[in-house]
Amino acid sequence: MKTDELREKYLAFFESKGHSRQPSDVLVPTWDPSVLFTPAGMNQFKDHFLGKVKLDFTRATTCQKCLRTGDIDNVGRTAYHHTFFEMLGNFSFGDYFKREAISWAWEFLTDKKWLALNPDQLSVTVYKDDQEAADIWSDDIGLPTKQINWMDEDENFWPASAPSQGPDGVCGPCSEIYFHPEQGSEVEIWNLVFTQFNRVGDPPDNLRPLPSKNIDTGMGLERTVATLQGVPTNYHIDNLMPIVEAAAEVCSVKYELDSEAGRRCRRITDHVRACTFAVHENVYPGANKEKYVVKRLLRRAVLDGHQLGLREPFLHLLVPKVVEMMKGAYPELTETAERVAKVIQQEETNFFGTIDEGINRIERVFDDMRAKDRVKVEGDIAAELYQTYGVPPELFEGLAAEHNLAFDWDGYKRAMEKFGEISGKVQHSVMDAKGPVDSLKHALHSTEFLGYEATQAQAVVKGIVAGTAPEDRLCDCMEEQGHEHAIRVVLDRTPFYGESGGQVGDTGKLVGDGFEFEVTDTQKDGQLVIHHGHLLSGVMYEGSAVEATVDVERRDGIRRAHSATHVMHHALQKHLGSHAQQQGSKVDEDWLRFDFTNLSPVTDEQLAEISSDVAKHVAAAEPIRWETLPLAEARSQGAMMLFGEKYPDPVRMVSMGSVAGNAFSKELCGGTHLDNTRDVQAFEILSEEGVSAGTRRITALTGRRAVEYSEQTQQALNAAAKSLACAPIVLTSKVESLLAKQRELKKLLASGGTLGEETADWSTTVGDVQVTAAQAKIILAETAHLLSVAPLNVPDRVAALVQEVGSLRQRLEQRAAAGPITADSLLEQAIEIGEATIVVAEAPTAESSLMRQLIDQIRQKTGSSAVLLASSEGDSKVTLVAGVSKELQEKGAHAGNWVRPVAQILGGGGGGRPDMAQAGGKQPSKLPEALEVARQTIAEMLKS
RNA sequence: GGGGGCGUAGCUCAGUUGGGAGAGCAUUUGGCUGGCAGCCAAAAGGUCGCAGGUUCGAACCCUGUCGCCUCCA
Repeated sequence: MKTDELREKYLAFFESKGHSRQPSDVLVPTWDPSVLFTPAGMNQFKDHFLGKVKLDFTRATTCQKCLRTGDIDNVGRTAYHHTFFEMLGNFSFGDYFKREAISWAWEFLTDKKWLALNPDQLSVTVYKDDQEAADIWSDDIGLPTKQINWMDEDENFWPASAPSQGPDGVCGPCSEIYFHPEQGSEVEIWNLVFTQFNRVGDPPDNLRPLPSKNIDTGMGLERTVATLQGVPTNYHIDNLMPIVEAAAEVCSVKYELDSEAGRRCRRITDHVRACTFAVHENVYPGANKEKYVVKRLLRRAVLDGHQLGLREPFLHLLVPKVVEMMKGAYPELTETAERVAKVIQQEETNFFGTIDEGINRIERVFDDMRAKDRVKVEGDIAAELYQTYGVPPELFEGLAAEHNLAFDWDGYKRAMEKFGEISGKVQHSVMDAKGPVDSLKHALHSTEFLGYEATQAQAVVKGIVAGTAPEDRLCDCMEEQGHEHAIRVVLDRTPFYGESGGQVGDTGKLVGDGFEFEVTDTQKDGQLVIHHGHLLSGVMYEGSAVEATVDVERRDGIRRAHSATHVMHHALQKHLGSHAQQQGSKVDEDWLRFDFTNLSPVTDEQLAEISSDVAKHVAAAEPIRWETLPLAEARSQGAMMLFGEKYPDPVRMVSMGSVAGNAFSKELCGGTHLDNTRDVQAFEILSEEGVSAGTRRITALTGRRAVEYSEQTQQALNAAAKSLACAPIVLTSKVESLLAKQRELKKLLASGGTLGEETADWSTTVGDVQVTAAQAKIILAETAHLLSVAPLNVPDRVAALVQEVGSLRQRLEQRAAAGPITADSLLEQAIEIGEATIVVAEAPTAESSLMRQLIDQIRQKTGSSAVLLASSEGDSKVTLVAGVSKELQEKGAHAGNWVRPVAQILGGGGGGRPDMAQAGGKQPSKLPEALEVARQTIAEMLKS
């Protein structure tokens, strides 16, 4: 029987028994904070079991896609382990119970119409105290007692061992059904869970009957198919084998059941299937939580391929095969197949980029350990590797295991913790110590926040805290001014926004009778708003009435930045894809920083499009509204929910867009916003950079700061263009040719060439061509990239470059004027000592590399030679280069030793190898004397 | 916000205490071979990311900076 057939038959069977066929829940249930991935079929019915939701049906059946990582190490090694798998199940919510559950299970398994399994090949287990289930099996079904086995609570209770060890809550016995194939060992194919108790406290008498009893069953699809098809492992069933074979083909290995390569192919099969489904649901490989799981699975599979000899991305090639095999049950996969493959390929490429470095390091570590006879991989090495190359420790552990080495997890964790401290982890201060703020919290519970509507309000001082923890304390009054540390003030109500949701706290003033307090920052502690600042004048008492006034100008800047953040978030998703979700943000006065998911750097073109998209929304002057509504309703309206965020209920939803029901942006957000997008005024992206794997960061400006930045950009562009005497629009190409010219001249100078015809055209082009602000940005960015400098440093760099090219040309002209230096002209000054040709001469204006070339030429022209050339530059620098042919080296000459005493006369030093040495000095005036010493020295050397 | 790593020929990377910038693959040319594959020989190809500094001398040491990778928060 085919996999697709069994899935369909199961669902159809239970439909015929009055069950509602429900679709598989998502693999990554963002609605359920208690799990990262759906671990079992019952997950989507948690609320049904607990009676928390209104029941549209009391019987349901599903085929649920699941992912578990608990047995990840066994995947591929055993016949039945997966990370990703499908689970068939039927559920009763206070409807039928044991009798029906058992007899239907039996009917489905044995009836000719359904699976038609031989009853003699089946056996069951029951919980030791569950006489009821045992009776049903033997009396109703007629199963011989030898096919019924009694098991303990650690085997046949859910949760395992719950009666004696807990946890408290809903639990119950279960009954498992085993299949005994003709050959091979028994396989558990179905688990029937009878949730009938509520556990309260420890035994005895701690299991109270539930008024409403439930059924929760699970049949592993893959393993049941495997038994039906009589194959030795789940991976050989009809809808997995083709993937296994495709994996083998991609890896260019022959697939075998028992080979190492075979295990790797099965592991690749499992992991690529898991990754395909996860990425399909927009969970990209990343640094934490479920993203990290995906990354680990993916990298593990890639590592398997790597171990099989692959050196470039291959996993993504298997995605079409996965989709082909799974689309029967999950047709939606076809829609995203292309994107999924691309994402996987990206991450693969990333990993291959660092894997060789990482593996090299690991191999060296292993070699080292073998040399030192150690058997345990040290944790700090693993930590270092993880931090540098992103090699997951689990992978390291796996590799170590292959070399029969242990892995020091404790050491690893210690090293990571230590690293955390180094990289500036917040010191976990005395959180549990009862500070003055805690007593305030206890007394006041919360501060009423008025800041959405007002920036000024009357309030009463409820608490004054001075000093720093743990020596801080509550004060009745405050008269000291100019505190070193900020004083904290709590009011009963306030228009000040306390830092949260990435938005910085407000600043402003608290003015009361005879005193003035400056608020420099506002923080939140629970529901309490805390104003940090200093007393400027007078005396402030607890109980004083104050007028609290927020710095409106600053607040407006923050509002501009925050609203712009939402608009940009929308633009990012539009241009990069729906995966470009917020990972974190910081909103300050006309300044924002936004981290989001994206695997590769955002191109300049994309940034320009995003920028202009934001500008369009600003120009369109669209209204911004907010409302408070139940979380569920916000969700159904399509508000953007971020994973890992804890939302209160009800929530505040901020919508932007011209038509009420058709907002382009709906985000759950507690921040302060503009009333209309037009008030953003201006928007400029400052930078785009990587912050961690798969996460990019954009920094941007709004309002006046954006305008200023735009002006600076224009000015920088104009200034740079001016020093090149060109139109701004051609700056990039001008700089390109200027760089080429610089290179050309440097080469000429080094090779002894002469200044030829000018190739670059520096004549002025029309300077009046207008460039738009957007163009100016792009031109400047491109030029900055060319020069490897920050955009605003372009003018300085260009000016310096122009100057350098000028001076290079000048030096070439000087050399041309001095006349050419050739090997032949130098040889005319040669003297003979024995067989050897000795040249000691000045080579004015020649660079060291040119002198080396001349020496080489002389060496080629004469048999054995020793040459020492000198050139001076200005009146404070001399360069010497000496070369000695091989024959003379054998006779005792050494270029390094030759050049050293010469350089000392010139006030410098030098050295080098026997055949070639370089030196220099600072006193060109002593050159004649030095050259004389050079002649003597070489003569001495050759004499001995 | 902080930590680590990388940037050298078109590609993958070497470059030992600072002293003439290298290898393999790819490219071009020539040769061997009936042709291809292959082999042999030669050539071309580098602002050693960028800029300062230390030094007589920097790919190498120091500082800053640009870009990429990676981890922590």
